[in-house]
Amino acid sequence: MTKKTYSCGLDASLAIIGGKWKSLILWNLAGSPRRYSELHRLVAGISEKMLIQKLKEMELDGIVDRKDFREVPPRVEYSLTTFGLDLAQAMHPLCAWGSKHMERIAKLPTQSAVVEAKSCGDSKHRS
Amino acid sequence: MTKKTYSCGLDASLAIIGGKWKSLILWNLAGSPRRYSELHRLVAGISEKMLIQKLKEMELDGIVDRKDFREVPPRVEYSLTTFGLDLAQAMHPLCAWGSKHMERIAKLPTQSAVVEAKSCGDSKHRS
DNA sequence: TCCAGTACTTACGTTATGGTAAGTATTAAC
DNA sequence: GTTAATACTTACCATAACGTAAGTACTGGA
Repeated sequence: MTKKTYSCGLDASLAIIGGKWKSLILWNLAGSPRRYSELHRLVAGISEKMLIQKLKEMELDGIVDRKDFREVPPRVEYSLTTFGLDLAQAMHPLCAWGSKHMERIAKLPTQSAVVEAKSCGDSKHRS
Repeated sequence: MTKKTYSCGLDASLAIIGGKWKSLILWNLAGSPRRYSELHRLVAGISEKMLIQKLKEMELDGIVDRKDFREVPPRVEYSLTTFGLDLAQAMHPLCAWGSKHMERIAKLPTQSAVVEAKSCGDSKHRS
């Protein structure tokens, strides 16, 4: 067992939802359960490999639940656990902040991005 | 100019404070301005290179302010801008969530960590 | 027999991020 | 003239994270 140390709660949180994809997956699961292919469409730009990899990690971490309907063609549904839902709620203000300042953020030197908002921060999710 | 797209506010926020160090730096600046060497002590484990690199990026992004007192030996103070403070506040719930579940998080398979909390989530910072 | 649809899996390569260790500049104090 | 203190800077290396492209398994329907 490697030893890791969190110097604060932020550190611990980001250890779980850090990286390029997890927060987006979390967000797209916050509204309702989703199938794998559905998530693949919703999370723009993610590869199948990344999607399944992150979903597995999140399942291991107890923030998403995987339900296999054992049908053919396969049908699998992913949803948030209560732990995951709790996390999603904790992220809400950060999401709102990001939405509020998206234009500004996009123009930042470390970003040089083009804005195209959708799905988050537009009150689709309950607080 | 490269083109980047944020699919939600979370995406945008994490583009700014993602990575291993920025959130910790942000947090240590939230209470009061800090000198470089002070931050180096406060942010456990960070190298000088990383510290200065992240501080520069954060300065460019307008979330920290750098004040050089032009003394010898050098004296430089870093503090949060209002933008940075705003961000810190938006991160508060996430920080609290992390603190609350730190034990559990530390035991997660993707982490295998040893807990050693301090400084964040223990009400040193105003909400 | 071949294709479609779904949920993966695998192999391989690239890029981003972080780490180590040493060096620079300035001036005062010893 | 050497050391100490502070705030960096530089070169180089290691690893983790991410990306691409192709393949697998299963069965129903054309």
